[in-house]
Amino acid sequence: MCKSRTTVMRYSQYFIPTVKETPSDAEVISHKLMLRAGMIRRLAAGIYNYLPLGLRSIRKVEAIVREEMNRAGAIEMLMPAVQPAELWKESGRWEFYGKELLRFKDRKDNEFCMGPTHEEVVTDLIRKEVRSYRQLPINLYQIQGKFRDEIRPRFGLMRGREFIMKDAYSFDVNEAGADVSYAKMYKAYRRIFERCGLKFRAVEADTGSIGGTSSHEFMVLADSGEDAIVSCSACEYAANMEKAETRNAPACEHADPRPLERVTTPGQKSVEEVAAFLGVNGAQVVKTLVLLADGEPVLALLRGDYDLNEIKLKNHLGCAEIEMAGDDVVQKVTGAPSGYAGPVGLPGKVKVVADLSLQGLHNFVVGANAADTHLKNVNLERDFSVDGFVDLRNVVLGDACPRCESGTLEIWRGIEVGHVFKLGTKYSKALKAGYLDADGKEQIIYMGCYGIGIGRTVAACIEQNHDENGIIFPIPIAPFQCIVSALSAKEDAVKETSEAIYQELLEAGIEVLLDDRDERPGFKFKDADLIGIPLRIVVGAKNLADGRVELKERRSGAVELLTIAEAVAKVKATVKEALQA
RNA sequence: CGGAAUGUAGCGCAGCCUGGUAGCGCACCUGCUUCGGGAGCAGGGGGCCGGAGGUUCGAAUCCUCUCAUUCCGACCA
Repeated sequence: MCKSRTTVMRYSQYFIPTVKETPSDAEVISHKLMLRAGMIRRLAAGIYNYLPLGLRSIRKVEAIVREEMNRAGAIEMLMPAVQPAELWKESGRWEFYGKELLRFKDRKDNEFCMGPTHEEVVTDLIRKEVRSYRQLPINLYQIQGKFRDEIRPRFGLMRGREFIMKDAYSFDVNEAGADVSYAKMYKAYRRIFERCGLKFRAVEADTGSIGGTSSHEFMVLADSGEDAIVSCSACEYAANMEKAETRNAPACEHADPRPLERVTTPGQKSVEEVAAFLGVNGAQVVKTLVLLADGEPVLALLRGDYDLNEIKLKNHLGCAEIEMAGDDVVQKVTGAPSGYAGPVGLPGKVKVVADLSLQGLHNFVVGANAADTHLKNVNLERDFSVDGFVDLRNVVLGDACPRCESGTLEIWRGIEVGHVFKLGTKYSKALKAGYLDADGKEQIIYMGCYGIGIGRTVAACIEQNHDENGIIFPIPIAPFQCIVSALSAKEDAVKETSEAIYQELLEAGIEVLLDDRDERPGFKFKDADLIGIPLRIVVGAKNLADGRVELKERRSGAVELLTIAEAVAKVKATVKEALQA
């Protein structure tokens, strides 16, 4: 047994700076507990030190990820964090990616960025090295630090700017091959998150700035999750809110169009205010949102009780950036202050896109493009026309499932811990990554990419596994599997016995932390609970007089008085069982 | 980027309005007692009051600028 190894597993020699008080800037439970348990410390906004305990859990997740990636045939490598701008310009993302991409120059004034992801780098590598179909398929991955200059980092490791990510990239000769690679990764991801002991769902997702043709997100279910996810009550359909669709039932009313009416609505701007003022419900008010799509004004029409899904609009328009227009633009486009925009009698030519829910809607209310004025009994075609009907809204609880007849949609909160994409040829085309097929003909490579947030997975795990006393780690990703608390560490019998148990567990390959500190029992118990070690053996003078020690399970709180041999055997058995993959 | 707030000991905060000796709790150090769920008493160390400029006899406190952080919104694997 290596001496140095045993030394650092003594609490008195180790570094676990726990704190009793909750730091004021932590909001979500995982952030609070990771700070309190001495797992992480903040260095700058969204940038953290990983302290020994936190690092151990991260390494556990990494190890599981490695095993499953290797099992799925992926090959580990390591790419640089700093990337040259020219590659990003070649793929077109230097312009597209936005401020999230941290850019800087070297001493020679050449442009670089901190890599937020590595499609460009890996594709560049492959295009230089792969010539023949015989070299494909291949799937390369790395576990590496990334940087994204998030607008608003928060929640500790959940949304940091610097973070550890596993990213894998598959290269295939054609789409069918890419589908196989994708399916392998999907399956590996399920195994990874199952082994981490997480409750999760795989959902259909938008491809965002990574691009590509289709994707799934792996979402850990947690009320504190930043993402809304949608699932069907009856079938397997699950998607994130950005992507989720519904079967839009046509509005059933066949009301005759009533004459258009202009009404004064002083100070009534929001849908709620207008609806209440006019005595109609929100569904009868159509809201007109003025947006800027790559700087061009666009009007989006939605039923008042629905929310705009900007991703859907962005995808429909095929633009890079979309944002709500400021008051000055609203004034210019509609001729009225914001709050009174409408599609009828617009002063100039502007693109108008309507949500599907407007089809078949009659006699609704819209802004009149004049201050303090709305129009009642507005009807499509008669009063205005649109440039198309598109699904533009977020689904709501109870909407009809788009895939089956009977189901309705349910909404959950989730934390995105993994994301798999079919990229198609987006990057291989842009960077000209091709190969020669069996006929000697030039072909383009089909790609996929697959990410897992390592730190985020640990944080998500804590969101799902904690109580009022602290973290409750599942054994597979616990920083230590067992803690031996030597109460009254000064007494020889206690000291010797706890040492013996510690050594025996170490030799059995158990990751054990010996709490040999000269502290009061309550203090040690509180720390042990806080840092979430799944199993605890307490060696105290009283029980030891009967030749017994106490074995306590962190999660259930179940306590057993056992002989030393029994306790050791039980710890071994419990850990072994938990690690069975 | 829009709105709001906060920077005072390692952490959590008071003091600021009404300018005049920089304080409390936790943590830390020493001693004694205590010892199965974050002990008690006594003593002690630790501060350029985020930074720069200004007003004033005198600024943690008032004014201006700046930097940082946090919250709400928008945005985002």
